[in-house]
Amino acid sequence: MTIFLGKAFLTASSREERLDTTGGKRGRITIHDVAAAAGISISTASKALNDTGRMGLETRERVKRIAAEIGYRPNALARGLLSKRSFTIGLLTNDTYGRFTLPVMAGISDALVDHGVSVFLCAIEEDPALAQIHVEAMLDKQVDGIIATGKRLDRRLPLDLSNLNVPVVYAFTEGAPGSVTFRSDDAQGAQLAVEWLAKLGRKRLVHVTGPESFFSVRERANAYRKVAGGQQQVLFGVWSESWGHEAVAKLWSGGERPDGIFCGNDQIARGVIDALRERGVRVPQDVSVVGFDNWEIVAAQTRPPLTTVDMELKELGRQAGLTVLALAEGRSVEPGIRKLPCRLVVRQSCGGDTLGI
Amino acid sequence: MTIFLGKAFLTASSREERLDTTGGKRGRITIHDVAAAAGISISTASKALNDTGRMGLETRERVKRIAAEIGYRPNALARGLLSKRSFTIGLLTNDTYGRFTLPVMAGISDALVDHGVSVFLCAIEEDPALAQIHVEAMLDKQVDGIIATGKRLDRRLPLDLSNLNVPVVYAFTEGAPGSVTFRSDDAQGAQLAVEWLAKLGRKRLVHVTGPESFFSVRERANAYRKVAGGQQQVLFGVWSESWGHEAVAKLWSGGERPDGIFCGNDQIARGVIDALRERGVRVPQDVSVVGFDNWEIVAAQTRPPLTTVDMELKELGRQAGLTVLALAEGRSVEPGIRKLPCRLVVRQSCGGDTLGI
DNA sequence: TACATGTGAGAAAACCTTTTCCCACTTGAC
DNA sequence: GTCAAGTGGGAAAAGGTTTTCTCACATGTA
Repeated sequence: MTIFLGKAFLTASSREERLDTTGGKRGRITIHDVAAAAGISISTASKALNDTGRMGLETRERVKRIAAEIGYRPNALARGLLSKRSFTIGLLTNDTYGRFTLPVMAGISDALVDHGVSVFLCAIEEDPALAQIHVEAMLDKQVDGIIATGKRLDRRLPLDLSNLNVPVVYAFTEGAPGSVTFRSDDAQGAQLAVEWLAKLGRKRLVHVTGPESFFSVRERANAYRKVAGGQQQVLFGVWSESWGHEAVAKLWSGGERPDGIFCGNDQIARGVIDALRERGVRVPQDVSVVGFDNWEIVAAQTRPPLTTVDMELKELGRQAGLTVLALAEGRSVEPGIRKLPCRLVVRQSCGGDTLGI
Repeated sequence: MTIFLGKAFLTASSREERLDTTGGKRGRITIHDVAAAAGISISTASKALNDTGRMGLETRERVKRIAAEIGYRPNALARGLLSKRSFTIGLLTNDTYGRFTLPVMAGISDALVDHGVSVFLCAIEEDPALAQIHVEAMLDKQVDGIIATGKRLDRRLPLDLSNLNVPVVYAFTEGAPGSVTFRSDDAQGAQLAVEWLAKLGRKRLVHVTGPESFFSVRERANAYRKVAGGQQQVLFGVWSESWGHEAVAKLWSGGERPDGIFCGNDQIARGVIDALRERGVRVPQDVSVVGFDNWEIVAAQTRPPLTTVDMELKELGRQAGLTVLALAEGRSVEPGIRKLPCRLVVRQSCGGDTLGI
């Protein structure tokens, strides 16, 4: 088989003149080569390979076999020029750190690789000019669609994507009106956490979370209040370990001490757990702690490992990918905000981890 | 200006028939539209826009102005078909977590965006079949080159890239023989760390690091031994905080206690610092600690914030990007391994942070 | 025998650019 | 008045693929 791949074969083909002009770059095998090798026209070759048109079954099979033998792969650029589909999408993100983008990207890629779609990743910080350049580069390359993702549900990317002539889907960032937006169901996630604490018999709960200016913080806090009952306490702060420490200091300095702490993210939870340990408070025997995010690098390294809420970002990416694909193919999609359920990941910071959920 | 963008303009253009066939998707503005609007041929339009050919300066300017007015952008697919350049490269990685890939990606993108190059990101876990699919998809899309990156200097990606007919550059992963490979200079990084400890007057040093099976671990350890002097101690372990704890327990259980600890990565350093604090050993007053990686999320959250070695991955990405571009343009590049220098990031875990380096 | 129908396959247009040639015209020199 | 040289611009091919149309031939029917 491999013998056909050599120069000898190509030179013998009908396109021998091409080899002379391509210079250094080894000329790729085109459908002309397939046609020549099979002794048919390129139209017939094309139809054989794409299972279209009319022809003898035997011819079709033979062409396919020969194409495989000589290692023919269609040129996506040429195909895209005609079909108006590039099998390419763009992923735009302002999440430099990749905390959210990477799982989303993995999901998109996972969903689309089977459809032959590749993904341009563009990290655009907060720079509108840079964003503009990247978007234009993607449009020039005829992307079939764009997925915009960010690090915050209630902020937009620093540019307007609403008037592009390609479909745009938003994931984990605020979308334009009338668009499709995927996000995690933070209220349901909070509910999972609180119900788990309740199930373990915790009665005196506190919610230690990030800045109230974040939409998801408010949403989680509201859900927490609703599920836990009115008398429960919420402490707003910042997204850092040190705020976790501080919050524990505050809580243990007076008033009734909690036996269950629901934290707004894993870093806060880690600060809380470290502070509790330093005070000699045992986790999970004396106090149960739940985090939010399931950021492995934090959650798995806390002592004890952290029970936390996973936002299923990969699944979110998968759905966003399938949706943008559907739109690119002209299938219509109901606009609106889709909230995807979170999942509780049980480790050891609450106890109950031997219950088998 | 915007008035020209409407359907009215396009319909009036010489290509009005196209609108009927494109159906839902709004037809893009092509060079035909520019030519029609300027009352010239498409060849002239092309030459005007690309500053090639011969024509009156006034004509050239007018064409450019009109093109800008109606918002013409050349179709990169069509251009690529002819020029054999797609202005697209692929980034292949097996670093699911993105710890190393994201900074490298940022550097590549940063270096290439000015050249109009976009980057396909393909995360291929350790799955050779998946890797193969991704590479073929990229080749079909005529990428101008591929950058392979990983999470470990001494491991290859699970597929062979050496016989592709596009240039391949390796970054932070082991490359094929005869290829160009970029990596950090771990020995020099270790030297920076040790010299800093020495400069601060630390005499009794220990190196607490990861598994000896890692090439970079051995390289750092060797450099450490060479710079610190022969009598110094090296503890090999794993890449985790708990190993940092364990190491401190070992060191403080007998023998001479160190006053300077150089850790193999930031997570170990964090474990070390936490363990020291728990023992009442003051950092940096009693012991100086240096990390490796400058992983912000870890280094900035330790108490005190961690002085650590940064591998300059972004710069590494930048150079890899420029190199693959050079190869794609046919410029020849000296093969071999290029070691890029590391940089010491001074925070507070060693003291000396007020020295202003 | 004449005609409709069906079958296999090829020619050519189309997608959008760039580039190579070539043509028509002007200018200047002899 | 003829010729050479220079100038502005257009026609057409090329790049690789898909799709539409057309053609030649074989088969079946009246």
